[in-house]
Amino acid sequence: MPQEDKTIFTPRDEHTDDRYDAQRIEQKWIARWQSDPSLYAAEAHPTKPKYYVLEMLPYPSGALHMGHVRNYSIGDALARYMWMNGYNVLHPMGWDSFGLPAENAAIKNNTPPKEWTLGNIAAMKAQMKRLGFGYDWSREVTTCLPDYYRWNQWFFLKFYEAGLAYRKKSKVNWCPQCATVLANEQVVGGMCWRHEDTPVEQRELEQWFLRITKYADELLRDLEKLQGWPEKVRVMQQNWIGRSAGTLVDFDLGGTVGPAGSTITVFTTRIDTIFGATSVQLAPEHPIVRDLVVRNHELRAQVENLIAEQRRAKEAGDIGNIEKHGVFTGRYAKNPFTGEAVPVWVANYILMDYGTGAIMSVPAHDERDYEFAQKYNLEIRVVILPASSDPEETMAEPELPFTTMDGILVNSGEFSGLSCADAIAAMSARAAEKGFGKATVTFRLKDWGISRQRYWGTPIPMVYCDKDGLVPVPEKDLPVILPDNVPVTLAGGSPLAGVPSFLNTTCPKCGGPARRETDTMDTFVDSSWYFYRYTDAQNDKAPFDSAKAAYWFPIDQYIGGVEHAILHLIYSRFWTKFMRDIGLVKNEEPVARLFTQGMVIKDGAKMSKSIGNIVSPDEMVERYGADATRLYSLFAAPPDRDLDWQESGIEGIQRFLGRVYRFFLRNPVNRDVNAPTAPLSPAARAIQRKLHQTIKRVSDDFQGRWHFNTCISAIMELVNEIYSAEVAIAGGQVPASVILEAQRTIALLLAPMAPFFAHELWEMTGETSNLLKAPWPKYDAALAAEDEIEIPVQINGKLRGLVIVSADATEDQIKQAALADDKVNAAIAGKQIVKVIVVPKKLVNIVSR
RNA sequence: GCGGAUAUGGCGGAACUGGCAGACGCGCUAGGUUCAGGUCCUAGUGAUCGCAAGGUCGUGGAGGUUCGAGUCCUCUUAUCCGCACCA
Repeated sequence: MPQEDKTIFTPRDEHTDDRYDAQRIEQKWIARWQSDPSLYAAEAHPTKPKYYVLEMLPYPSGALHMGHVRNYSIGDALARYMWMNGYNVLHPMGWDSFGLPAENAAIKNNTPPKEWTLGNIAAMKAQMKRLGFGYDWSREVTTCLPDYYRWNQWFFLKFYEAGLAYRKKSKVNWCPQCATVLANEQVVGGMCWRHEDTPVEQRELEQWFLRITKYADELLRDLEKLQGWPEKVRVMQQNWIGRSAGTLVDFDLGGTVGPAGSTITVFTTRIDTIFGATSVQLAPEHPIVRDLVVRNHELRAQVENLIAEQRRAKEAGDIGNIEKHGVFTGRYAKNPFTGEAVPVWVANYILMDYGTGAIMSVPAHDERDYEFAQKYNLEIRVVILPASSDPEETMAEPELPFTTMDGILVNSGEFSGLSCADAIAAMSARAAEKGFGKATVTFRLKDWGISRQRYWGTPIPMVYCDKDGLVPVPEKDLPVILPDNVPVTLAGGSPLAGVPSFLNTTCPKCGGPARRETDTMDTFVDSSWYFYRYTDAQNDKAPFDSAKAAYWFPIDQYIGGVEHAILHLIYSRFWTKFMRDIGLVKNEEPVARLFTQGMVIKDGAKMSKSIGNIVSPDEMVERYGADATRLYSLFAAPPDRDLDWQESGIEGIQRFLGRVYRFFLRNPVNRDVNAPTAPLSPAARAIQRKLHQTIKRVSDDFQGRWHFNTCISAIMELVNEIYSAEVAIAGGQVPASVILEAQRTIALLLAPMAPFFAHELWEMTGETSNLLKAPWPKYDAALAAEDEIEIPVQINGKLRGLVIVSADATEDQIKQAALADDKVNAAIAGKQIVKVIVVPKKLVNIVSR
């Protein structure tokens, strides 16, 4: 760069403010957008293809955190990109606003949950507007308001009618901190999902359940269809559903035992090993155990002990490592295949809530059974020979256990000689034929317990009448309103039970006195269908209009954290399948494509109050502006990876925005310029070329990988290119039309990611049209093409030279150019050329000896 | 134990179909501008040997395929995440 030109770069006049002032620009556009509430509204009668982009709705905790900002920045960028590409975009937002934190806050601050929640919503909505997210607020959904939760109640009634909502007394998960029941999905490693250090207790309670297990097979099978979902999430759901095909087999105890019966039904996936079953193991809580030990005090005490051990291990989240321990009941049960009586044990590692709570123990072919048999000296009998082994050698010195499926049966009566797979089929069939067993499928997935002994949730619309028993609230009486002014404590028991005006009602059937159900629904009910409500948020006749849902669904792109991979996303899928069955929707799945963004971390750790590494979005917006905050959250890492927040990084973004801004200020253009007639100067051509290359790169990233970090890099490169041509620009070598195109394109490319700034730039180019709906720039391959390209020349794979050839040079021309290069010649002097590989437009490799 | 992912400069990351490793940003160094300072502009910045020209090494590790490997194959290590005596 010539010395005399350097003043160009600092055209500072003390009286001219060429500083990029984010606050001024952003406030200006907020005011404008505020005056046009329909700006982001989805079209009611569209003539365009639809696109439904959705970010998971937040819990209104009081303030947005950086994870939200990242989530919404991704979604907003996508929504804006789709708007610019002519789609009818649905981009709504709402509030998952029931839940325990509101009650905790109520206790702490003596503020009613409703007040606290609605205040938080107002504050967070203001933050979202300040950040410039483009939501259709006319469709806002607030789940804690009766116009929404009445439809939770309506759905509950539909489930009830269909026999899919039922009440059952059972062992349930209880969090003492929350003072309520938790669903299985809300127990993480034996701990409460909200209280990571609080072990979940088991309590026997009468609860409402939704029969999600009815859809277990379909939920599993349809994971196949979800090719737009991350593999990880599909695998997690698959594991959660935990389908296991096996056989139920009855072991007869011989004679009457007690109320629980006289047979033990075991579940096994390996019936082929049943000739090696040398004992039966029962879960300590198996009902038949009581009958077996009832007469023996000592045994009873030992079983109690096993129950306690198991419970302790479960609560410590350590059931997987429990030291195996059991007691012999003194009883024997008949193996129906061999006819022999095998001892019946009770063992602490057998789980009552999986399978039947009873197993046949095959020490030779199961690691756990082997370990147990060794400890208690139980018989170990080999009945499978691994296919790859030498039979005699193996039988002489077996290295047990053989758990392989790839083997053949031995010592198994008429089934000997069969492969494991064939034996499973044959033996299951035999069991069914003889009536002592049958093939079956078990799932790890359990029905969804939705009762919560809490106040701040949807009242369950059921009534208990002394005369008529359980009576559903009629549809016409919905909503059952959650009363205000309810004293909230964590004392246990449902707070609503202490509100006589709520509790006492009349029976819808007989008109006599009755009591309402006082438990409320799990908040995951709210989020299981909220996205349908967005399609018809004002409807007071139905949760939504089927035709509207049919237009918008499935969600084209759903974006949120992976922590919902099981809970929310499995419940929503279940809900959709139920809605399909009652004719409300046509889609089989709610979400076509799912994106799980990474966490925002700081100094290598998740942001948390206790570590003190929280970065507040408000502070970032105040210091750097919303655009810089959003842009940095897209730039610092690809969206699916964790993002380590670095303040110096966002400063770099701010610098970049300043550079762009000054380029616009320094080069005001006349919009009415004509295209130049003369050929472009090399400098102008370079800008134009880079411009079109950038359009391609940014467009490709938006359509494919969503690597917004590389989109932004590409735009930075473009701006750097323009800066390096600044002398030529100042010297008039770049026609105004090229500068104008560059400026317009930069505004358009930045529009999805930095909306305030892009709108300001757009206006600076003299545009008055709405940037939100301005057409996305078109890439012109001819303009992006290079005239000349640099071809690396390798000798034996090592870089030895560079040649410049015309972009359309033939293979032979490239080869000749490479062989004519001085450095190359020096390097191959005295050597024999074996062959020359020319990859057009890429490189030359000379193989020599 | 099972399953999923990740590993590239001082840092965040790029290299999408095998073809110049380290784009872009941060940080750092030097020069300039402004100057109270921040700002702003320019140049440099993987390691290493060399005064230089230039060379050598280099994408967690070990092998392999190939003219050519961060990218493909085999094995392996570490870290993160999910599930877990699931019978």
